[in-house]
Amino acid sequence: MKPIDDRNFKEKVIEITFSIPKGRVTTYGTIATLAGIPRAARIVGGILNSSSVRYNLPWQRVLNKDGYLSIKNGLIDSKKLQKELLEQEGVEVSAEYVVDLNRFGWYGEEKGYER
DNA sequence: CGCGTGACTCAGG
DNA sequence: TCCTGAGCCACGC
Repeated sequence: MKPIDDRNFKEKVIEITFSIPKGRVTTYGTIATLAGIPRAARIVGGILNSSSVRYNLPWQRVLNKDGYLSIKNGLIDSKKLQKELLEQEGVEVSAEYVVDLNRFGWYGEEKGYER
């Protein structure tokens, strides 16, 4: 397997985010794990926060571990937008902004990461 | 170049 | 069962 460089963590996160299949979602923790730092879920959030727009990432497919859209909706209507985007892809989002990870969760299997 | 902060997670009370 | 605290470390100012 490929060695993990902290320097490339951001790059990994971006790559993985792009790798999320349409109609599926994943969690910050999963991305962090796939990127090589299991407990860097927060960092993933920070990266998406600053890079999602820049790199045009499908950040809407990234949720917290409970399947909840933990994005801050204070600055913009991101949460609402995220719900809309996910529904367009066929992902069911409840009125409480929660996705059933049991059905839509993706953990990098099809990508060959497998932890 | 140093410090504060966070779109998270887990463990303990 | 719900709430609180601490750990994680890259990014931005």
